[in-house]
Parts: sequence; C-alpha cells; structure tokens
Amino acid sequence: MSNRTHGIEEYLEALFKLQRGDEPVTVKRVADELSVAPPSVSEMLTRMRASGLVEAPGEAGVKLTPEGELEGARLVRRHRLSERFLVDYLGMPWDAVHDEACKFEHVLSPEVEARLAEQLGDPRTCPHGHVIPQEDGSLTEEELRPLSSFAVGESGIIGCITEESGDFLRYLASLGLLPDTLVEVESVAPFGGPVLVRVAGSQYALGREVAGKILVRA
Amino acid sequence: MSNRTHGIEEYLEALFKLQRGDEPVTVKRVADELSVAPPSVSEMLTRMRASGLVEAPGEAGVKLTPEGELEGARLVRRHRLSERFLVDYLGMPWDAVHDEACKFEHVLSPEVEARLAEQLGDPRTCPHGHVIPQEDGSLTEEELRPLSSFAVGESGIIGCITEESGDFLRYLASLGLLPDTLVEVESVAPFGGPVLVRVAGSQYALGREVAGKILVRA
DNA sequence: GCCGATAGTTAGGGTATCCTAATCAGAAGC
DNA sequence: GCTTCTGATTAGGATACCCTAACTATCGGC
Repeated sequence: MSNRTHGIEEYLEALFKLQRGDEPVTVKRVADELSVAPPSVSEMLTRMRASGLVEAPGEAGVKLTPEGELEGARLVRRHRLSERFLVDYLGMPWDAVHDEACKFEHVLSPEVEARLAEQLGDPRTCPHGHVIPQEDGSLTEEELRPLSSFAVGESGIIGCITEESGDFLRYLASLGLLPDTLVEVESVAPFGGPVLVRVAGSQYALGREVAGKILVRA
Repeated sequence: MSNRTHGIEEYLEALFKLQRGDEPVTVKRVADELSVAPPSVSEMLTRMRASGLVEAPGEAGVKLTPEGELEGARLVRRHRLSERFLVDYLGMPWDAVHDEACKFEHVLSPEVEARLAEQLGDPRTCPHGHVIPQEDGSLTEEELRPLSSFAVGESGIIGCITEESGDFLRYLASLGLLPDTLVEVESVAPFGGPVLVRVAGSQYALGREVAGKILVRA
C-alpha cells in the first residue's frame, strides 16, 4: 500500500477539516476547499475508497474511514506544528506561515515530526489558535463562539481565527486581535451592522463577517 | 514561467552536482544518478531546454544555462541547509538526514531558506562536510584528496564524505571517521589492499573503496 | 573497413491528476 | 405535477512524469 501521494494527502487533510464542521461533507464543498472542479473530487474519492481511506458512499455524504481519519489528523498536526516552527523558531510573521506550512506538512516523516514537536515544547495550538491533534489523531476542541454572536457587554479571550488569508490576518494583527487576547463587545449595530469591540484599551468597529471569523472562549 | 515542477528540481540538482565533477555529463550518467531510464532523461532535457534551463545540445554533453546553474546551486544549498537543521536543531543522526533533506529542499521558499540559514549561524558545510553554496549560487570548493591516494605517513583533516548511504555513514561514525577529524595513514597494502589508518589513537583497516570516499584536506 | 558495444532517441504505453462539456438525479418553486 | 436549479457523475481530453522495446549512430578493435 503506502499509496499516500501528494494529492491524496491534500484530500485527506481537507476531508478531515470539513468533517470537524457541522454541515455534511459534499463533493462540492471539497471541490471548493481545494479549488478544484467537482469531477476531480469524484474521481479522487473513488481512488481513496479503493485504498480504504474513505467510506463507501452512504447517507451522510463523504466520510473518512478510521484510517483516513487518522491520516488526516496527522497531516493537520504536521501542518500546525510547522506553523509553530515557522513562527517560533524562524520568526516568520503569523500571516505568512499558512502557505509555507501547506508545503511542509507533506515532507515531515514521523521521526522529524516527533522531534519537532519535542523541540517546540509540544505546543497545544498553532499560531492562529487552532488546537494541534495528538500523535494518535485525537483532537479535543475547545468550546468557542464566534465574536459575532456576542451580546453587548460580553467579553472573552480570543481562541482562534478561522481564516488563513494573509491580508485578513495582517488586519487583525494591526488591531491587536490575536489569540489569547481579551476582547469585549461594547455595542452591536442592528441589521448586520458592525460590532464595536474594545481590545487592549482601544475601540474598533468590525464588520459582522470579520467578527464571525474570530472565535472566542465562551 | 516559474515552471519549476518537483521533477525538474530533481534534475536541476543532479545536473548541478554532476557538472561539478570532471567527467562530461551524459544522459546515461544523469539517468543513473536519478535512477530513471535514459529516455526519461532525454524527454526531461527537452523540456528543460524549452524552459531555458539547459543549453541547446552542443559538444560537451549536457550543460545547464546560467539560470539552470543558479537554480541547481540553490537547491543544493537548501538541501545542505536542511541537513544542518536536521542535525543541529532536531538532533537527528547524520546518517539519516540525507533522505529527509531530499524532501525538504523542495519546500523551502527563499524567505524560509534565508531565515533558516541565519538561525543556524550561516553554516559553511553540511554535516557530511560538503560546502554549502551561497545565496547567489557561488560555491568555493576546497582542495581535497581521497584518503585512498595518501602515502604511508601522510595525514590530514577529513573534509567530506562522498556517499550518503546510511549504512556507510554509520560505519564511518562508529570508527570516528567524521569531518574535521585528523586521520593518518600508517600503511598501505599493495594490489588495492586495505589502508591502515590511525584516528583518535585507534587503528583501523579500511578497504580501498571506502578510503576513496573519504576526502581529506591536503 | 566491417562488427559489435554503448549511448541516445523515437515510438508506444501507463498512471495520477487536472480540466470542460454533457448528462443524470433529486429538491424546490409555482 | 412540471420546470428549473443544484449537485454528482460520465465522457473525453490534457499534462507531466515514468517505462520498455526498437532503432540509430558512433566509436574501438581487429
């Protein structure tokens, strides 16, 4: 076996991440996630089913087998460890590391992965706040609520940012909206209008879209 | 452009390394180096000529263009930097890092490469003693002679090991035959027989083959 | 000056991945 | 209930590799 081609790894990771969400995993969503055409996904899923990485088509959309699940988790682990490495050891800016890590995750052997984790002090999260799966694939997610769901007067510590675009991350960083930062909602405009937040003494107006991508510890 | 596929990078690196040697670079030698069939090389060279990485076929065998040369040097640089990283930062054994680095070299962006070099203190050589090319592709090789060419009584400091096989490197390490180690030839058996060397107080008999892969500062 | 070895190329396939265009099937609107 | 929209798949094709088999060309030996 060992049919882990580069392409298959991309799919494993995408499927793993999509399965963590609530909505069912459809061919279309996978295609969007990976920026490929739907037929490419259909085709690849057939191959992955043949390799025992994806369950035979059933009710609830696309689903990884336990083996696929583990592989996906390990890929996500390697991705996030790589991000930590890029930020902590190489001093790269947090908005640049996602794309680099996308390449790193495919070249880390288990040996290197283990040593890297150790050398970094077994970090719990990536620089964007996402929890890093364990070596056995287990992943204990935090209870988080989008900032956009907060009522006036509520506050919390930022847990993670669910968007990897560099522009977006630079914007957040410029406002000091980083993981582990206390943020308080001061007012919420009606009709999907902006949310006024206070962070580190300053006040900023965030679009509802933006606030939705900031997950806060409840 | 930017047609640097994974495959092309392998060829660039192989061509760069072969060109450093004395013998002309032939299709056959490239094929052997990369463990592919000759027609695959012919085909790839055609592609690389079209991309301006390899000179049009002339007299002296296969030859990289200046652009190809630079790319090749950078790949070698990234490979050797990766090896240093794996040994110095992750503490991997020197006999295991070549294969890992073969994967790393393809995923280091110029940004990451620069930071890595800086963080490692701009190392001059890889763990096997090979000089690391500069960012501009320049590479000043040392004057080295194979240990097999030494006469009785001659001695020198080991410069580099020209073989990456893990078994071989473990064997050398077990004898203490590492780069920057003083080695002295105590006797040379005739008819291609073994070479008796003294290193760190101990005496060992090395086959002529083995001695030929240990390059020593003259 | 021919003969076989060696190197290189051409021809013909194969696989993994991508695409677009067309078809099919189920859900949603009126 | 029929139309329409959306999502999934099939069909057909492209690209970047890889391979083996067969042909060509060149070069050393005698």
